[in-house]
Amino acid sequence: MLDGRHVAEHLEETKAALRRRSEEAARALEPAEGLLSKRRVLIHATEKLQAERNNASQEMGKLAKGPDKAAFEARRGELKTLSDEVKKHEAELAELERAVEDLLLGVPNLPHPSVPDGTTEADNVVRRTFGEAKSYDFEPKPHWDVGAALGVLDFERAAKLSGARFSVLWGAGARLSRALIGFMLDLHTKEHGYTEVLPPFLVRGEALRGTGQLPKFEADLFKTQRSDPEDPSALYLIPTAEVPVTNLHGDEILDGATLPRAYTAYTPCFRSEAGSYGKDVRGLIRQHQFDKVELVRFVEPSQALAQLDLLCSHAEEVLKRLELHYRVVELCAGDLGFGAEKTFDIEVWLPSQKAYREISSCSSFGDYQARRAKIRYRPEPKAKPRLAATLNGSALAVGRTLVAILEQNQCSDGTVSIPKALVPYFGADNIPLP
RNA sequence: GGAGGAGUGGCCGAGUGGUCUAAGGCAGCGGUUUUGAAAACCGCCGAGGGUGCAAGCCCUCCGAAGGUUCGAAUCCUUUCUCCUCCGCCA
Repeated sequence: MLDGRHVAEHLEETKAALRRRSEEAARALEPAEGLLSKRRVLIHATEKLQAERNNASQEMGKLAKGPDKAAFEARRGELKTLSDEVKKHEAELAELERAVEDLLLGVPNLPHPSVPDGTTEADNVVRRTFGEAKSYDFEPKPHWDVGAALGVLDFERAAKLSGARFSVLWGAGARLSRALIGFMLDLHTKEHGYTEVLPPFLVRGEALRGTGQLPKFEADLFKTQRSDPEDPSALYLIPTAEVPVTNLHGDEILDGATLPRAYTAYTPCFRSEAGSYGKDVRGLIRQHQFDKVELVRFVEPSQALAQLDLLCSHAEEVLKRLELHYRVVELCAGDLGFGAEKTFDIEVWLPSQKAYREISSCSSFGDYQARRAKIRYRPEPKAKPRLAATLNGSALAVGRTLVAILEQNQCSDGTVSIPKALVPYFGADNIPLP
């Protein structure tokens, strides 16, 4: 969420920054100016009345103990009017605050000035590439064919259980998935200094509001239901570990000396993928449920961009160790996610599609999430609390990593070789034919 | 799922309608004293917001949201969390 005060004082500047995303984003801010100035006037009037009431109430305390009951009764009538006036103002102010909040919750983050201009994916900028596309002396198959031939990937039975966009991993496929999770978590905890977390997979709406998925993107989520369909305490399945892990420090004031804090979590992720019909209908790329190892960092705002480079390098390291060809793309302003101020996507090479596909997205949110979730830190022992900056990135999406291995490492005989770094986790150096 | 009990500042904890402007303690910070430390003593010590150059002043917050009242930490309603017991379960 943007800072209402900053918006009010720098309205044109803020609109210009939002316009880099889209006209629509800039328009979302239109009503802000009127609301915010009205709010200031109302706060003033309300507090004046409150102060008056407080003073009068104190005198009433004395009067109540005195002998003059008539004076007390007379004053009481007067104060009733004052009190009603206070309540009217408070109610009006509360309504206005809600309107401001609703408005600001629907406004995306400002793109960082360093983010390249552009409106679509096509305007994203390739920053670097690792390795190169292997050449094959045969036509590389898509992962669903490779996986089916090996007997490790089963979409038919998944459909029987749960419908489209689910998968069953069998045998070596399930083991490879587990090996990847273990490998990634070990790398981040033992070499990159992250603390491992295993959070809940169901969260309150409040947590999703903190990281920015709600109120705007409810349609992308799976919501649970107990006996009452209208139950406001219904829990949501997490769409990413970012949600529970970032909100871990919601409504807390962290000791500045403990920053940066770095957490890693493996979780399944659940996304309804509403509106994505027709995209990636085959294979493991776009699923309602998938596994992911996530990195989350809480940092001082001035460190955000440097920390984003660091986090991104941690995600890249997974692919380097797995010897998978990939590139890093910086998203243009128009392609940025709702709460992000700057994002690097890591895209892995899929030889069957002759294309790079997203396998990780690493973003800095500045204080956008922190303001929503009230994540603060105290720079010095006596200093005022400040909002922290939050960052996160996948490192990596497990299913897509499995896809990349099946595709990049497929051999002419139909087997798949396992990257060296993964052999200790997987227990073999290839997946043989059944 | 059922029956009870409890949520107060960083922590402990008093407070059952009127100087609560939330006692007291612990921890922390500054100071006096001391060769130094400890002890003792004195002071400071929550968050958010409004206003002001600033010092400051003002408002809100006692798990959360409503309500009663001239006035609510205190009374009422709803709700969340935790604890104990029962049931069920892994």
